[in-house]
Amino acid sequence: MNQDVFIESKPLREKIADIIRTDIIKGVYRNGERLVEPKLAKNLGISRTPIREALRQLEGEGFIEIVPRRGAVVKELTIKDIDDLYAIKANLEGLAARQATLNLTGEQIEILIGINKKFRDYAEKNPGIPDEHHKDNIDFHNVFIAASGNEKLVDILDGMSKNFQRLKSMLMSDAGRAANAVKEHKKIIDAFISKDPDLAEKTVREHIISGWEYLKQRINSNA
Amino acid sequence: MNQDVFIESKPLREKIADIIRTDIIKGVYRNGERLVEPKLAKNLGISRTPIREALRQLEGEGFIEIVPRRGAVVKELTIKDIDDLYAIKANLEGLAARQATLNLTGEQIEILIGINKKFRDYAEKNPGIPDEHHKDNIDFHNVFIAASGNEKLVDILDGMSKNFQRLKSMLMSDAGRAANAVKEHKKIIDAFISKDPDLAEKTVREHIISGWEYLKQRINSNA
DNA sequence: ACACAGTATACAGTATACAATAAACCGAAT
DNA sequence: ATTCGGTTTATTGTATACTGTATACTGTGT
Repeated sequence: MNQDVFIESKPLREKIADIIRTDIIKGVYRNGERLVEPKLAKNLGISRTPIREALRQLEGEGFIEIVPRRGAVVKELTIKDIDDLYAIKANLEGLAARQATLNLTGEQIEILIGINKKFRDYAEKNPGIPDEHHKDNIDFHNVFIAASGNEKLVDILDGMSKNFQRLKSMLMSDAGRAANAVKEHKKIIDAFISKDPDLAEKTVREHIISGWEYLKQRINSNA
Repeated sequence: MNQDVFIESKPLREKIADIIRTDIIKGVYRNGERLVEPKLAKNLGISRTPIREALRQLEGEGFIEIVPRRGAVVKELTIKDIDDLYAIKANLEGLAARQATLNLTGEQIEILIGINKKFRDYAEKNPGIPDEHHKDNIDFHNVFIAASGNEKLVDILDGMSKNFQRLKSMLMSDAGRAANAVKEHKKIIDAFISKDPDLAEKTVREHIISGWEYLKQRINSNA
């Protein structure tokens, strides 16, 4: 249980937050499970203080809930929650695309095209192994999110992405979805090329919603 | 300096966070000013631990910046920052309006109409005193934000509103703007009545952007 | 057998003490 | 006079100790 706590030089509380967050994402702790400070402190071999600060941070990120005098519990992530989060994500990434449209250089658009090509090739050859195109997908989105020039937006979306990682176990996007994603990415690129902010926003928004609809359908059929 | 610390039964750290946040909003601390833990602890008559936790929370809310081994400083809020924040706010409230459109009951729409009427009457009579219509304005927005049914969205917008309070000193919206706001609110209500999500989103978004444009112009002309 | 009260215990909330580090200051050497 | 290096000091990071409260448990009375 005693994981490598002393990794780098960033504050202990950050490392602890990372460890606990990862454990929540990996499902080490179940929904509603109590995170008891002395217990965590003992397991990680440190004192309670950094634990407490890490827990506050995780509360802010929405992973746990802290009840006064009762302590921290892992927050459940319901389908409704994810629905709500995806609606926000779709809108905000749409905004990012809108703001990025006028900023994107030809070079950056070339990068987008390149990523999407790689994405397509990989998905065709390795339909079963999603990890690699998953990363490409994230890269693709990050390009125009960064190009929006809106730092607050980048921060918010970055924070949200941690939450979506909690779904990663279910996120086994198969080739069918990947093929769609490639098509939708192409539409997005076209919107960027034609410098049409409205269209860029619309296509990105629809792309994200469509990804979630697909995923939700799979979750429901598995349940 | 020693304000009323012992107000209610919520954890000290919350009360401390409230106090410091209010002070930042009120401008007691200047941009870039260091918030030294022992000093705060002494002034508030408590130990450092709750102070530290309050500071972490305020960092998450974007009011301060904590540099490792250097401590906390009040984060500057530049025009660019506010620009970015307003773009996000406009987008998210637009989303709220969209989602609210199908949920809003006739009764709730009546409430919106009522608030806007009160807003109009008050603005006509008391053009100089903005506090009251400011509150009405917030109420108006909160109605459809809550009606969106998207709790995460409510949380995010609530958190952002604290940041916008930092602008409140400049937010002396005069009658000219209030008259415009009334008109725009009416458009929003009409969109709700006609159950048109796209239009609701669009009108709300434009309403917020327009408010910010007006405010920004005033800030620039004052500077 | 059940309900209630009293007690014990486990835990979060808070305070304080100690260690580590970075910035400021001072002095010496060039 | 200026720069480099060492020393001091201010301040954060971490650990531990103490306090108050909520919950669980146990026993007693009905």
